Amino acid sequence: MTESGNPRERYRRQVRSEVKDLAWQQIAETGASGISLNAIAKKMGMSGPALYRYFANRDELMTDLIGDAYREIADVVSTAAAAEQDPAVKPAAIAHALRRWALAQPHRYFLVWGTPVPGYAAPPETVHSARRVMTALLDTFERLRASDERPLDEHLATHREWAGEHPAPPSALRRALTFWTRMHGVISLELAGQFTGTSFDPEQLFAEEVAAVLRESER
Amino acid sequence: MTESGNPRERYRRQVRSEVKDLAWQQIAETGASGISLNAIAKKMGMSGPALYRYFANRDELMTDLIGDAYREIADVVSTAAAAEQDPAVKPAAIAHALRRWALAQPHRYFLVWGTPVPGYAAPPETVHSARRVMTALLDTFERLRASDERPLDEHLATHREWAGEHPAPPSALRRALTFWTRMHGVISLELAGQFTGTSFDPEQLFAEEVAAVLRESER
DNA sequence: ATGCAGTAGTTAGAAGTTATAACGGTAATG
DNA sequence: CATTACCGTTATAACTTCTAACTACTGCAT
Repeated sequence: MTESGNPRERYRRQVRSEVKDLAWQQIAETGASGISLNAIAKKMGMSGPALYRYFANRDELMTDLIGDAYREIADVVSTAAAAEQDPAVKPAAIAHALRRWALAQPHRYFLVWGTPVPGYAAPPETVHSARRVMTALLDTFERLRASDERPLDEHLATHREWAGEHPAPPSALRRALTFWTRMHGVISLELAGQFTGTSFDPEQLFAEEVAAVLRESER
Repeated sequence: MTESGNPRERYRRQVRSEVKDLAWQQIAETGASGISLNAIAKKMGMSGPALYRYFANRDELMTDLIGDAYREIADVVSTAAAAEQDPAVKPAAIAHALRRWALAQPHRYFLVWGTPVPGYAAPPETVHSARRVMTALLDTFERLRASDERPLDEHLATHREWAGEHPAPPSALRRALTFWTRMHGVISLELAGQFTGTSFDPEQLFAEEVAAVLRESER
């Protein structure tokens, strides 16, 4: 499906993808703010303004990168969820898949869930990826009965439109949400290097957090 | 103590502080990457290169800002901890004080615990502020007996050099750590706008997370 | 095959940015 | 009072994004 279209369009897609590859490379070196259309163009053997035939401006490139990264996250989460059969193990499978991906692609992770950069953030199709992630989590916790009710459940019972038409009970919404925020808490601090200078293993901290959410479900 | 020194030094400090004020202002508008020494100089009524008498380069300014922000965080946390007497309420007091500050100063928060920007991050005195935060948390959880032991405790028992000479037991280290990562998980996603488009109240999610850590301590 | 339209690339240039260099004036100090 | 250290200035180099104007190629229809 990605190779349809006349040769011109195909070439166009090819160039765009090459630009994005180089952009990721540059992001890895200098961070998102250090990305330069000009430098990318030079590396591709053409003059600066040529790239403006492919991306209206820097922001459009960034937006595209964010969209791609978010799609990758959604893929990682949903394939991890699909791969694990045992409902009780699914959360851990998802969590570790996400962390593994994040450690391998820290910049992609931060582009999606890190500090928002004014100008380039939240492309429209992003909501679709976000929903895919949330759906995977809701599917997962829907199958695990909550070990108890929490005050938050009541609130979520009447504020659940973000879950779409998903039939998961409030307690599952709650655990999906806290599962997300807890994973993010550890992963983002780890990626940001906030644990450097400490000797403990972030993975063990992460595992404890996963276990903590699991404890909120019946076993 | 901040007003010591000869008039020259005082003037110098005054200018530096004015530069930083304008820098924060600019960060609030255009984000950390959009900060410009040139623009700041113009706003102060002087020519661009003049500022280089006060900051060697952009990175040094950024580094200074990060250091200040981290100090503010440490202040917020430790004063909140000192203000609340009841040990059982202290964690909540700290948490809500931190969240309140973060909501009021999102850019400062992100500069400290957000996406690391290659070049300007982790000034040396930052470790001091980090330790102040950690100490406040350890003091807090040291006074609350853990409701049970977790596998992570064992690991932390032998990897606790980041806690300095603090006498808190491993279970307190564990709760301090997860308290931090959980607060950060909710706060950073909220500040990043990841909850926009949802109608639930982030504060209630945050409160639930605080309660969750409290549940890991005896009441 | 011919001709036309759309696309892709080029250079030139405006308006920014960081940062250095070289030069003046000023202010505190010996 | 003279010297030294500091502060601010302009000029410049090397970047950046992005627009404008022009050229050349490619593919399609007649």
